[in-house]
Amino acid sequence: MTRTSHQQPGKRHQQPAKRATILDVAAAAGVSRQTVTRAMNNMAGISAATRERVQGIAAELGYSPSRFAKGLVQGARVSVGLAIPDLTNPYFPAFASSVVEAATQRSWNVVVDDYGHGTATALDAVERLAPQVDALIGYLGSHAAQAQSLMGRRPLVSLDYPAGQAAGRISFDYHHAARLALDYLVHSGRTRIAFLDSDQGGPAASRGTAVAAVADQLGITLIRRAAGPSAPAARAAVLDLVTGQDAPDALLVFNDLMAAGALKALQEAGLSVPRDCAVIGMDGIPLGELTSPELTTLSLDLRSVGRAAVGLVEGLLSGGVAAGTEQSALVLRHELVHRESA
Amino acid sequence: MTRTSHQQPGKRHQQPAKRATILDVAAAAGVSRQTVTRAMNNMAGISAATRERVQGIAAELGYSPSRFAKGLVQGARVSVGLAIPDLTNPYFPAFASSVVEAATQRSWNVVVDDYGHGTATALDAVERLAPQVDALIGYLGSHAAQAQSLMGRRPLVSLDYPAGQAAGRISFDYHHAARLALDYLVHSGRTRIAFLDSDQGGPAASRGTAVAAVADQLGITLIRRAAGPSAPAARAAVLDLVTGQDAPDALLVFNDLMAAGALKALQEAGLSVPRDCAVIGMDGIPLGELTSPELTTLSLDLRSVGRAAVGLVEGLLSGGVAAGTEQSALVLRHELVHRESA
DNA sequence: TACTGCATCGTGAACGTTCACGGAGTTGTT
DNA sequence: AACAACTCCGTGAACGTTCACGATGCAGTA
Repeated sequence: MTRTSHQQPGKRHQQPAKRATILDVAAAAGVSRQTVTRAMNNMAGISAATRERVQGIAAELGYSPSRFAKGLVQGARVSVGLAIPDLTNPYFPAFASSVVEAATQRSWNVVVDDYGHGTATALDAVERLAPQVDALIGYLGSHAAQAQSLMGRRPLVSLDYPAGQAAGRISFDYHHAARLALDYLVHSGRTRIAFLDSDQGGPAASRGTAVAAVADQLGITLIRRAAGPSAPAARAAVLDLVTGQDAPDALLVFNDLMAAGALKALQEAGLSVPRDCAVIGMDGIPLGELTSPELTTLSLDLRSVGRAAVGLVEGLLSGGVAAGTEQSALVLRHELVHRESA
Repeated sequence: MTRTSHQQPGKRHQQPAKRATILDVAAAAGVSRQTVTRAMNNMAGISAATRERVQGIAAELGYSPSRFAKGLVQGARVSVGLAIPDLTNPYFPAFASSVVEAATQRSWNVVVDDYGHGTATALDAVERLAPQVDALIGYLGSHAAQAQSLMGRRPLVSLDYPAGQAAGRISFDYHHAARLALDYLVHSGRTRIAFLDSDQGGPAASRGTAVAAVADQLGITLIRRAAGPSAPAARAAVLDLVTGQDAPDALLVFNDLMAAGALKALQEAGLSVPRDCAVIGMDGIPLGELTSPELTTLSLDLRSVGRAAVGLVEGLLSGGVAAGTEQSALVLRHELVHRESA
């Protein structure tokens, strides 16, 4: 009358089928735990005959070892959380892809949480992720500090938000990016330059302020406009902007997705790009090569961003780089990729 | 002289900092394990004073509970693996997003593996994922059977590959899709219809054979062509196709990403879409609204695909639906979304 | 025979947490 | 004074696996 061998009768429809344990396999095979372990993990010290027999019985019982028990005794394999706002914005999968690649190389796991659905915030994602992972990478904006406290001493790499006491930080030199774009536009003879910002405040705001500051330095009176960070929202905003009086002859846009929407709007308004209005996007996602005209953009090497983030986590995890120091705060730069739209 | 309270001196640079355990916190606070548990999990039966004191000490020691020990005793929270070929193809993040959303609603975790890098195959991803998850969802193609054996009795939902003995299967009615597209093209007066296939064989081949079969039924002589499943590859192939003699006046394309490449090629060749050549894509990703002309496509409700996959996993996990039965094999249908390109 | 070596297998302990229970102290009621 | 009820806290046991070590049997060797 063993504990596992029968169900209480007449309970639910069909129980989640209490998983077979190593002891069940051992009993069924008439051997000990350790022998089952040896068989399952292809260890030495077991005859080929019993190995196959045990493996057969294990398969028959549908046994698969508990990752918890295994992790508990062996010391975990690293698993890193990835918190991103919106998988449907092509920027984030492009970034996620590079994180997954870098993580896979180290045989780490990546647990993804997308907090874009409903009214969820970055903090919700971190709360879900924190108990499950050894480290966290994410676009957390102003929640970075609270996120770090949820993670305790475990590494947290916060992107695009230079403030906050995250252990690791990766941010972007928006002054540099803005200078590249505005310099180019001015030298192309553009005089009425507009910046289409995202209306999500927080970390994003740094793009707007950087562009404004550089414009100031260059003596440009910048036309500013904001919209939701999606293509349709950008489309509507730009349509409104260019059909008004004093329409811009150049458009610098918060990100490539919105820039694609802007292209649509300009086309809809009967304007020719880049003749009537130049457009420069930001971030350099592959989408930019598929629009027409193809998108000139401030490009980021996204694969290097993912690599950097994972590398930072590795450094923090091993103690090689200390949290909150200069070593743990990376600043990456955009470069201007010339295509057709400017 | 407790075991955890000091490091062996003069070892590595700075050890991975043997994580503090609940006993360390208990000792430091002068209380028992259970009291620490009560403090950390905000349980009843503890005074506010000690709770805060213990929490403070825990934070100070950088203590965070082991997810393994917790999972072992509490019975795991479900975590499901997601194996996809390529996060940089916009189809997959769109799908992944819906899986993550459906999983989050059930407070499940999603562990993502992208096997597109290097020469990895779906099986590599499954091997990495299998020991870490309770269920698996993925585009596995012909590896579905081996994947199921790696997963043992745990639920496996295989997409877009109707054969194979995966516990759950979601496939698409490509005959229906092909009929929708070809019917429409024929009724629009198109006479030289081409199908641009992916050159990755396997499961994908079913699209090609379905289109060919329906074309046969309709008495159409189909022009067939294949290219790598990326925009640039499609672009090159289409450029070659339309500049040859007997150029098609309609193009049905394996997926939307390739269709976007096809649009580029047609534009490059000086052809007007849809006047000179109609283009119909497949899968209905958001990208289709950003090309110009906007892409007419055989659209799939991607959110419902993710929901279906997660729902299937839930059914299999609870025993509500039996593996390998009709109940566990879903077939979804595309619908034709008319935009500008056809 | 006795001992050594090897191949095969089994047994206690440990990993870090929660659960179920039990004990001590305080307050209130009769 | 006695008992109950409640608050707060601690102790064994259990979760499922691997690790370190010991036990057994058999072949070969002195």
